[in-house]
Amino acid sequence: MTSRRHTSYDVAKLAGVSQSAVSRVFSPSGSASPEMRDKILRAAKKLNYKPNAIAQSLSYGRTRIIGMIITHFSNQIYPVPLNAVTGNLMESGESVLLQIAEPGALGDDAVQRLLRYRVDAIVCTSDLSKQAIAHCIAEKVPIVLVNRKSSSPHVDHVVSDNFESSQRVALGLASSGVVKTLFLKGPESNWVAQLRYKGYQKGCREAGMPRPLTADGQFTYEGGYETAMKYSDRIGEIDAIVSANDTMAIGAIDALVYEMGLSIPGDVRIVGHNDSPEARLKPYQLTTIRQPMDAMLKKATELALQRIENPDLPSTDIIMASELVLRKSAVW
Amino acid sequence: MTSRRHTSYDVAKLAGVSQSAVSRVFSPSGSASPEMRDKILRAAKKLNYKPNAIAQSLSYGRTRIIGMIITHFSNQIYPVPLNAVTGNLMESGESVLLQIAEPGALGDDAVQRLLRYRVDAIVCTSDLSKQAIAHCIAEKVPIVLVNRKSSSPHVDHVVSDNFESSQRVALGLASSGVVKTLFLKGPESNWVAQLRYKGYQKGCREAGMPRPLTADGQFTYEGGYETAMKYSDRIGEIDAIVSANDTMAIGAIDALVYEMGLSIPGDVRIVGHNDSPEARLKPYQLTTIRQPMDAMLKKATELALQRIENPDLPSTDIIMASELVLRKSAVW
DNA sequence: CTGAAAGCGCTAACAG
DNA sequence: CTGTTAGCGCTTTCAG
Repeated sequence: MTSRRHTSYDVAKLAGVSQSAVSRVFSPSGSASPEMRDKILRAAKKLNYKPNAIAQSLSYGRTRIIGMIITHFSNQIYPVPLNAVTGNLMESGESVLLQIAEPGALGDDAVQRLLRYRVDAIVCTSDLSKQAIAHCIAEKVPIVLVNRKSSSPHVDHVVSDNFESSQRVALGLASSGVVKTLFLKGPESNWVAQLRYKGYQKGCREAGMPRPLTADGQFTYEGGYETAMKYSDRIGEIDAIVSANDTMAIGAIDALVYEMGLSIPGDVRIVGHNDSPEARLKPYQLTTIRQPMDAMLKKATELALQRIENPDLPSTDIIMASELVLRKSAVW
Repeated sequence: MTSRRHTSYDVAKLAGVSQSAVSRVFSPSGSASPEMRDKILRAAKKLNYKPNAIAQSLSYGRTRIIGMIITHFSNQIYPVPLNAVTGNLMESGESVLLQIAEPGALGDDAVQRLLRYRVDAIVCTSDLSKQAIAHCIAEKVPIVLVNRKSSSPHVDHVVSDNFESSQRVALGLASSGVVKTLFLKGPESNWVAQLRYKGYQKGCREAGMPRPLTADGQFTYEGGYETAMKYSDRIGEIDAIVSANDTMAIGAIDALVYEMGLSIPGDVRIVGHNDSPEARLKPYQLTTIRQPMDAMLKKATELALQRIENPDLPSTDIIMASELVLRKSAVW
């Protein structure tokens, strides 16, 4: 068991050739005669040699690593992005260096760490300060924001039509006779949460509904549950509850059905956002808005890879359409 | 906007010192006079200089990157590991290079990729071939397996007491008068799933219960749902359903309650495994087994970091106790 | 097509 | 304490 990590020099010696020959054989653009290639590959196999990606990176100037920053939300959101991103990237030979950001906070530290590792690009679903973004731009590291917005040019964006889809929810509910509604907001600092709220308000106005009651549920189950409990005396006046995410909606349903004995959609209609796994469970059958997260993140990585090749591309903003998933909790 | 990436040489020149002085100031063990340190830090700040981690890695022989391989299961499992691992590692200044393995398949490719990036250690929750493990050992990359088993020495393991906890479920159910049960198995190839099955069987034997009926639910909601439907005519004979994970248990409940009109635990008791987020929802109130996943993964990263420092440590197998979470679906 | 040699940006002896 | 020098393992001119 020799077990030292073998280098291209070891392979070269074993094959009786120069080190640069080995390098060429292992590089896509490298040219080598068939015999040479054969000899080298044989030697490499014998030593179980694979080029050291770190050394390659240093020399080549690209790491083939994509940095990804995700927000650790109510642990429902990111399995999807992770699969989409890693799946898509592995096909093109990139790896993912992962950073997790806390919900409220900015992902600035994460950016710093990724920058130190010279990732080729950053895909981010977390809030970032202008300054962090400026650093990326200064170091010419492409950055694409998913469901976030920055005013900087040079930054690509992929978002879903959060505003419009929430607006459509209001119109839909109105069309089914709903008048008085309660909107469960997400955190003030969350861009998506705000858009959904604004969009819903606008929809209410357009539909001639009264301004919705509003409560802050912080995107959590407890937030939804407790808000519903708090409104228990006024619940008779409310025709529907719309929630900025499914988790709060589920919390509200649990309170309404299991604590207050109400029935859904009979007594109250409920609409969520995100189409989380729970939404389709029999006891909930939650009508919700599905963002094409998978497609969004595929697109985001595509943009990133593209901009690595061609840094001067004009920056792109992509808006992808969400889909209404009508289930039993509210129909129109 | 100069925007080239600055190196320690740029800082050195600006500060009028040697490059190695810069290196020292940025290394924890480096010694430098206060004035020098000050001068250099000032220059570094001006250029927004941070050492290039890739170059550091190449030179230092350690990347400060931990490879992590997780299985993309029914998207419920890994938010926890990710937080535990990344949280723990970031404190010690390591980053996580992430690989996602498909449920059935081996994580061998993932290992290869991580090895090429010279990760300092690998934490893996996926199945691996002997050969992949051998490669890690040959390259002296510590590897710790979470809820998996390998016969190789030099490999650390962190597992929960899957066998015993399932065994205790049988004993508990028996103590509450349950006799005839159905066990929802996970995939044949899954080590944890098998242990839970075997443990449960053993428990049944010890408790004097008849051998449980068995069905394969593949760890999915549909698997649980359809199995329950399939047994609908014989459901009267069954006192309890035990499932190797919560997802299948939830599927079964949905079939029993919403399709067959049964009540739980009145007509059938249900026990799951994992304490997934859904388990605590009002309509389910699922009695389940909670593995201390967070603690397990913290321990796993600790072992990994430890073995990086001291490669010749004897290999460690840690078994962590699971916790019974009694909810309404089955009580004893 | 092939080998020699100069970096990539940093760390780590080694002398002063 | 500080500067000089030699690598880390690879890619890439540049000659042969």
